[in-house]
Amino acid sequence: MSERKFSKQREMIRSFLDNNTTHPTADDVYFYVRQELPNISLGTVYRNLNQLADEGEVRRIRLGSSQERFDYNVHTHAHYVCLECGKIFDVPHEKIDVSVPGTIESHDLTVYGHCEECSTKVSK
Amino acid sequence: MSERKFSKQREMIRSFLDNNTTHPTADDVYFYVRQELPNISLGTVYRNLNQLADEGEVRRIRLGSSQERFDYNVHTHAHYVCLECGKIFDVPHEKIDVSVPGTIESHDLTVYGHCEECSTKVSK
DNA sequence: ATACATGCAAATAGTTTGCAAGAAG
DNA sequence: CTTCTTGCAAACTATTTGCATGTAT
Repeated sequence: MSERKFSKQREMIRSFLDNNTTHPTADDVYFYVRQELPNISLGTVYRNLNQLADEGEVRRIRLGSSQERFDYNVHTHAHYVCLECGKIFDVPHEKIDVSVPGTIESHDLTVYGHCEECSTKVSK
Repeated sequence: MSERKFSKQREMIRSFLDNNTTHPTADDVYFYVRQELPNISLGTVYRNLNQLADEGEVRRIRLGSSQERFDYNVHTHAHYVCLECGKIFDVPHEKIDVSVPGTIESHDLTVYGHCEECSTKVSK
């Protein structure tokens, strides 16, 4: 059961995520898609984002804040968050080397620091 | 300004966290402390946890769910979360090796999988 | 026709905050 | 006394859900 049907709402959401590397929040998606589909509701955005995440088409990430963000890049990668400007960068990383009491299915790595732009700008 | 004053509420919270490796949520703390101080309010628990976290005495962690958890172990370590039983393990790990576009202040690493107990239990 | 998807509004979960009263220094 | 802390309740933020209607197949 649960055959997927086409909807222009979902298409717009997907295409926004696809052309976007900013790790948007549900609200970001909502405000963008509203430009094209002014009647879309936040509930619909959430429903679709959750659906896409459950199917593995987008990755749900949480970078310390209380809001979730969505990332169309599902390849293994870490996130680098600038503590000053809040910008989020995708960074590749080597294989993680931890010994855990069980199997490893996935992992999340977030690194915090001051990005180059902010460091040079602020250097007193 | 902002001289800290003693309060039994804060002491109880601190001692619960100190004797505990379960990475409790604010609610966990609340229910525990209520056994001793039945009139404590959730707001007080949150205020104290945030205070302790801001001072670096506890570490605020977010393990995929929407709830924050608090960890009295502020040494560098990763978390291993069992996808079946939800148990959380502290795991030590080697130096993280990522190249990021800026300085590194801290990082969070969470690994997901099936813990030994669950893997053996479920092996059909 | 049938089932999935939508918009809207109300509901829920987690956390924060204003305020008057209480305790610490 | 003065300042910090508390309990309580209301407020707020992010997300989910029920329901009647709309749309894809």
